[in-house]
Amino acid sequence: MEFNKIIEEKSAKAWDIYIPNLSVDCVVFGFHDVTLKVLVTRLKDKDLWALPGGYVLKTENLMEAANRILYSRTGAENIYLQEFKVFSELNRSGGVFDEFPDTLWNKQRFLSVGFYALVDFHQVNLVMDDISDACEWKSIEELPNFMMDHRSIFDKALITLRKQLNHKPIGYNLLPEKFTMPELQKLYEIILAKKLNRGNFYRKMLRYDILIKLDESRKGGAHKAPDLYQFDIEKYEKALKEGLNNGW
Amino acid sequence: MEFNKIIEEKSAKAWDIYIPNLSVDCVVFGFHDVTLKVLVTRLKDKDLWALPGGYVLKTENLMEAANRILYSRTGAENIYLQEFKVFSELNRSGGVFDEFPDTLWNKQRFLSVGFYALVDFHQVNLVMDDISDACEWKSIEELPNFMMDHRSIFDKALITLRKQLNHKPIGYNLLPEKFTMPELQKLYEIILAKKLNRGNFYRKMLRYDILIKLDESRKGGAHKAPDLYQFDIEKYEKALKEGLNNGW
DNA sequence: TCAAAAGTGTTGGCCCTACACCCATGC
DNA sequence: GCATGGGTGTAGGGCCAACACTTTTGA
Repeated sequence: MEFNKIIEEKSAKAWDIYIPNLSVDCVVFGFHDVTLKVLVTRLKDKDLWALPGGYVLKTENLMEAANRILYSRTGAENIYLQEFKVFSELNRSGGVFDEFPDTLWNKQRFLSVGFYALVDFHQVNLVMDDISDACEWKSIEELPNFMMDHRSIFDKALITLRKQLNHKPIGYNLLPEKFTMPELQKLYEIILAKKLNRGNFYRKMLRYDILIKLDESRKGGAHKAPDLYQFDIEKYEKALKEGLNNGW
Repeated sequence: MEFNKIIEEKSAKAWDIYIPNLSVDCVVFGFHDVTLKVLVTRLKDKDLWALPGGYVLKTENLMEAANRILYSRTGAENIYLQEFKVFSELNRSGGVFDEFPDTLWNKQRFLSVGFYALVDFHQVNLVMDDISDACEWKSIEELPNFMMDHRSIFDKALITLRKQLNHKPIGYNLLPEKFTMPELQKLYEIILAKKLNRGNFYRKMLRYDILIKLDESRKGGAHKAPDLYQFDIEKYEKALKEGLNNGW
């Protein structure tokens, strides 16, 4: 079915079950191939991309809404979610739905609550829905053309991620259970958008005492096989409470 | 006029001009008398206190709404505002309006956007409105009995303030233009809820190079007159961008 | 055997803690 | 002058950047 038809059909039901004027948009981060990636979908018949989003049922809170929306996209439950900002500008939609009647659900003014999500790349199975014809991971270096204000939602998510790096279990949620020190460093470098000194990063991480060194190493790559680590999640959470670079 | 009458009268108009299901609540911090204080109002005829709040006009964004709400309470413009969380639980109101008809504006389910505000205590003139019979500063040590979930909104605001102490111009917005080092330290100690070493605080602040030492001191108190300082706001803002305790 | 990556050692500087000392002020 | 609080000195330790060295691996 074509885009317009579907939109109009969904509209009637939406008024009954969702809270009006309110939406949720998710910036889903995944780490793979030494690259930080974001989940994006393409609107059917359009060359416009969108962040996965949805609306809030009258019977659920925001976190439940975000979880439901992401589950329908990724098949993953218990995803790490963090609200970061409400986008409330008057003209957010930029006239995308001008051609539709005013009673269309989508044509309302929406205030959108932005969440960022951290997922283990390998645990996700992307799911298409009926208003999109693509659902993909894109490197944050090569983002597509976003609809509405989704580009600024993404930007704000990344800035927030950077600021919270010392206060939220970001490494734990983005990396697979076992990982190497260079992989962890690369993740930090991408989020912070700056190079870090290898030896110093190594020792700093060890000094935090939040990692468990495993009796294995990552074979197969060229050159020396790096040791594998996993987070000592209890110590990690405890350290994060104070902030990894304890300020005061 | 009594509380119930006023509420019902305002309800009809509210449906026309505000976005439904959405409210704004503000935790307004002020620093005075070596104490961190919060602005609270008391509901007419009830022994329940509330944070100043309001609704979002169909023609304004969230920041404009918060500014309008605070202006009507304090007469102050350009207040420093920071959104920190949306409160979206299903039973937030706790049945406060059970006795009213279902068409009452206030009886809707509300998701409330929490802002904290930082104001210079001396620049504020408290204003009562027609559903409150008191509007006061209360020390954060002696908070009154809050209605609904306002206590947890306050708690979250304070925690957020603490976390952002190194990233937002909190000192600048809470203190008067000129202040002494002990005053600044006291502010930090209250927000962090811990004692700090005097000499080390003093030098750490100076090392940040964000303060301008003035050629005056605070006379009148007993004992030695402390020097007065003011923020070098340009350097302060610049330092905050990296975080005062630069992490990486 | 060689290049490249991973792990470890080393050094000097800065900041942090803790505590001590002196100075200014009002009683 | 004395108590109190504000400004400054100092010694020891830890973290940090920068760089060098060693080890391990696949080609």
